[in-house]
Amino acid sequence: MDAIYRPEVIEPEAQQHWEEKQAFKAVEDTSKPKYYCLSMFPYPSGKLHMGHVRNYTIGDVLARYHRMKGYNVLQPMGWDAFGLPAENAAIANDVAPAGWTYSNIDYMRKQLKSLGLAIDWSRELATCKPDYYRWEQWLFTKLFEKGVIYKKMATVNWDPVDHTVLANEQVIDGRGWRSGALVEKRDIPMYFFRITDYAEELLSELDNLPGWPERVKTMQRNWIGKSFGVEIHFPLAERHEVGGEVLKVFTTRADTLFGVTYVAVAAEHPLAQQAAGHDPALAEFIAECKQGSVAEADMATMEKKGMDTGLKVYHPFTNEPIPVFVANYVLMGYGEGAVMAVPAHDERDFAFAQKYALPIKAVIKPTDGELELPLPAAYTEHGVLFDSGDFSGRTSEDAIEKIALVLKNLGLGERRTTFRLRDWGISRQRYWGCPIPIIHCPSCGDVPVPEDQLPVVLPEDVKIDVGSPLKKMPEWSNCACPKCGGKAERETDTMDTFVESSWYYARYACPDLDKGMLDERANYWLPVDQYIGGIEHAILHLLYARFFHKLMRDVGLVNSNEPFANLLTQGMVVAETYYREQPDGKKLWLNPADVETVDGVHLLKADGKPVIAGGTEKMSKSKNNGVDPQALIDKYGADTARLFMMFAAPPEQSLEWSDAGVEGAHRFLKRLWKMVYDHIEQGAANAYSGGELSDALKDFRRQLHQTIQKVTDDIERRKQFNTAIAANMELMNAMAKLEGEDSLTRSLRQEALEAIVLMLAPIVPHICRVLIKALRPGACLVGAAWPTVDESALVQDEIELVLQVNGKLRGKLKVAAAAAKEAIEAAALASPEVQKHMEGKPAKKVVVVPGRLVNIVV
RNA sequence: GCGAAAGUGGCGGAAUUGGUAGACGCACUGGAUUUAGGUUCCAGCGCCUUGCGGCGUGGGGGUUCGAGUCCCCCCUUUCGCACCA
Repeated sequence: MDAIYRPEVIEPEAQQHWEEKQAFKAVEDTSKPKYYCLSMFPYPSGKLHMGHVRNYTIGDVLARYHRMKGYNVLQPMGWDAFGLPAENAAIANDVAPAGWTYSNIDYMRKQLKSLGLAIDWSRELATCKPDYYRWEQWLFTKLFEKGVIYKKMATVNWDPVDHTVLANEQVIDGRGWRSGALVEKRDIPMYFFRITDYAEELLSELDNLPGWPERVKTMQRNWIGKSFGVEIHFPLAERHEVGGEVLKVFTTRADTLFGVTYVAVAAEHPLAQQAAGHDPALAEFIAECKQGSVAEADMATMEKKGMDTGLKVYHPFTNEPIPVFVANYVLMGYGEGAVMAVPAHDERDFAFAQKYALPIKAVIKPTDGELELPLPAAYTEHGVLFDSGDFSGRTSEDAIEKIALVLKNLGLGERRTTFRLRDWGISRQRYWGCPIPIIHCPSCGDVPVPEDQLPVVLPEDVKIDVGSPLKKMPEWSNCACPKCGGKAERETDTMDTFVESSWYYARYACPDLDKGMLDERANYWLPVDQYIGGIEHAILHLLYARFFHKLMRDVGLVNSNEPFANLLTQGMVVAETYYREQPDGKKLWLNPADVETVDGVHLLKADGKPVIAGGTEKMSKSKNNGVDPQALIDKYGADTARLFMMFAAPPEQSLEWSDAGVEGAHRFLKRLWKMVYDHIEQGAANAYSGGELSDALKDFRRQLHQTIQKVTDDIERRKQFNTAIAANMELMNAMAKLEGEDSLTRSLRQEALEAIVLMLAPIVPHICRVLIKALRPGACLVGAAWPTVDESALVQDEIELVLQVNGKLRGKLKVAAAAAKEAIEAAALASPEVQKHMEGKPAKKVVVVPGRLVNIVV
């Protein structure tokens, strides 16, 4: 064994060894429990960022730990290779998206390999390859035939100058990012997955996912948004007749029905369109509503505007006329595209009514009090009805039931359950994506591409400018109708990249299968036992993948209900930002790697002049605060990078980048190396296997086995690696204080060092591979077992209790582990520290918490 | 705007079930080693106080023998909002 720790030598050696031995190749084996460990696959953006390093290290620690525990482990890797950035890069650098993507994959694969991940690379896949997406297209055609996929109009962001559809991300302050033109809403036909058909199951199955973080489940529940309410019909004619025209609205607060003072409809609502026909001002307002992006955050924060249509609807009970407004905050895509407004009991309606001087009519008051009138703000709680005809005096809950019942009898409404969740539109007017396998035939309509004509291959040799090249390639889009053989055209839209990422986890089980999408191997490996990825995916990706799993189940491809048994949502990697004000007032962002801090002053290394700290933020290009993991790996090695990432914060929290912290991690590895080296230099030793121990050695051995117990629990149950590392550091500190070179002491040192090296092996595998070989000649890290706890070493005869007087710490007390409560109480009262702070007063109460403390109340 | 989290020393964080707040590490200070720098090792390190002791987990209130942890209100920050991935 070398005296000096040289990561630059041992890491490539270890990686080469693992690759040659195919050490992490996963083979289906029913004799062992399986463990499928999956980290979210990366988008091949160019090079790895710190978030990737963190994500894949967490996964690797869990994969390697379970391997040591005897599981048959699968840890695969692949590429989420379709997407918008490739098209942007293509325009910027005049290269084809495919070439750009493949070269990024090659570079990033090399980077991933330098991290020493225990990955089965033989299962690697890329979603942009036809052998992957052909099965997505195949499933699409099956689902289209089943009716799970359908076509309808949907609203998109339209750039009127570039004549392209914009992603929400490409709309900045209501303008197209390239053209700067004001964005408009435009309706175009799109394909949709009927995810709402699965809303109920997606909601209820969350209860069967104990391995998911509560907060993710809560977010998904709220996103699905099941609500119980009432559909209410407002007649358009004063004397309503059964079957007459009505305006339908949905509300969860039918109890406030008598407080309705107006109704509001979306700009696209037929009533609004009808009214605009003979009102130019209204037509202009409706046109204005068409401006701006379709993003909900924008819609919800914009100024609420409306205009009276002059039309009236009639209250279903009182028959009073109610004005119909067009409002920019009512969305056609939601429910009926119309809402009833109750200013007295809804904050948004209250603000709107004040702005347009509409009446505010209170009809709900608190159960145990009166309302302050006139209302200073909307009263949104449930309560008791008043001024509500026959329903006055009823509670909100009761009134909702009764009102629904009466409405039903009148034929003007009924109870309804709705979901906030909308169907998933997957059409994208982009090039770099999976082609939608539909052929448009003038006589047969939308015809799915027959199985024997799949895949519909995306041409890779293209020139990109504004808009998708597919729309300008008749040689690609012109084809024969599979049904009638007549002239037809291919769909030129591609699929949302979320579709590819919704089933890749299953394809890893059988990436080589060319006769189908999945085979029985998928049922061997699924569900994924541990899924790891960023918290930003808590809703969309995870919901779509859950949905897709159920779709695959319902066509017989998999036999489980949920794709991911356990989920770990990793926090972001953040770093300090630094900037300088430019003469034009703009900020010039400077990379933290180029800034040094001396006595609390931040200086640019290049010129030694100060820069301004802009706060800690997520590593990003825009703030130039990304730290390249490659520089870190080149300087210190992968083990230091891995250790720092795992030690600096628990995985679910955000992780703050720190140069000094990296130094500390590296120092620790050098210390570990030296400890093993110094021990081995003293000659071979066998791990402790019995014999009488002094109190000091007994204490040390107890600490060793307590540490094994804690680290096992930290990794397996708590998934908190920072405390697992800290416990090993504490054990090493204790060992450094252990003196003596007698064989008993040395045998304990041997036992402890072996355990420490094995416990750290999942985190820092390269160094531990060398150290375990040094400690146990002939040993091999791959296949080494996780250390076990010797229960007999944990036994303790005497324990220390904390003494409190009135809840304040006043002293400590050593008692026999088996001491009776009464004896502890007596000993505590007799202790001089306690006596002093009781000041002669009698004890009112004595609380004894076994094994913990005694609290004396005076 | 809506939904979900987070807030503890100079810094990252620990405290797992309501029971010793600050483990472990970084930074800093002092000492040893070294020609020096670096490295390594040892010791100290929440705030106030000479001391006894007091105060202290974003702010305010509450429950409890006992609250970082539970409850109510407020503030700040972060993530998501359906075409970024």
